[in-house]
Amino acid sequence: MDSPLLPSVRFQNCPIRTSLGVLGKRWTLLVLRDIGFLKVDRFNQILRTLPGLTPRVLAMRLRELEQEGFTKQIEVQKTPRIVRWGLTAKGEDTLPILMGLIGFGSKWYPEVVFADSQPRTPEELFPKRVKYNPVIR
Amino acid sequence: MDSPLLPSVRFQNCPIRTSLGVLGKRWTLLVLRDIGFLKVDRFNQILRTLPGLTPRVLAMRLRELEQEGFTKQIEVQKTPRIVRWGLTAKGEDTLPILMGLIGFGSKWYPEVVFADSQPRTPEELFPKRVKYNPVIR
DNA sequence: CTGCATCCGATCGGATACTG
DNA sequence: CAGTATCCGATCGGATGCAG
Repeated sequence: MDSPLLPSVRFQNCPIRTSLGVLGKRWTLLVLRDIGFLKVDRFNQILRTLPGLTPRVLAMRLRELEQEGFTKQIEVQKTPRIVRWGLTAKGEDTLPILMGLIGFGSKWYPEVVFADSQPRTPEELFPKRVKYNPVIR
Repeated sequence: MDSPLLPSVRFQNCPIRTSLGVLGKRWTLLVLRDIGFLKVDRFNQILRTLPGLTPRVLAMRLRELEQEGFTKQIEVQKTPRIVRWGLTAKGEDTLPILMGLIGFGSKWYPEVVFADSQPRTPEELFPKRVKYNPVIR
């Protein structure tokens, strides 16, 4: 018989459900991917990297993410108007979750993700540079 | 200037987007939580742990999860009919992602998640038992 | 009882056009 | 370039029904 995996402290509300209240909406994690990983940080750039996403929904998601403290405007300019988006500390903390999704997709959907259809581990995809200089970004 | 974090092998399609095609639907990750962590593995039990989820949507999600190879029926009985659900290896591989969400919620929504409103780390929540017997489940 | 199916109103997301 | 406005279809949530 399997038994539930219980935390040392009781949850008053489920942290998964709580997190998904914000992160669980359609496009939200992909917008964070753009800003956090790809450094695609402007409105129309994000639209271009996410075919199917429309301006209305992107504006909604960016507003929610900013209100919830995941993102912030890091540069604003007018004529021409330019807004760039960046992650807050809270937003950065979603990147391990995104990494989990990268690992999962690379293992279980290799024929979709890779041209050679070979599954790969996170370590293969993002090798640690331990010699001379460990700086990655 | 930040530069994008690139994998050692080019992605033909984004593994995050690919993974979310299945995992990104409403309720899906919470159903996996029930089966994988809580061992709540029967239809009406799952319904009870997830207020707001209706039989119609749960049936849809269970069908999708089974078709996509995340879950399987591990026990079937008739009169009374009983179906129990379990995770496949692929389903088990989503648990680290759920753990990421647990860690995120426990850090950033402590007043929702914990009665004492104190944020906690994954290590505090699931301390490693290193003495005598490291078996957790 | 349990595991669904059906119907329906509400909400959300998508397409397109438009504005500062 | 960064968003809004409007319209419409898809999906969701809620109630109810039903067979095994």
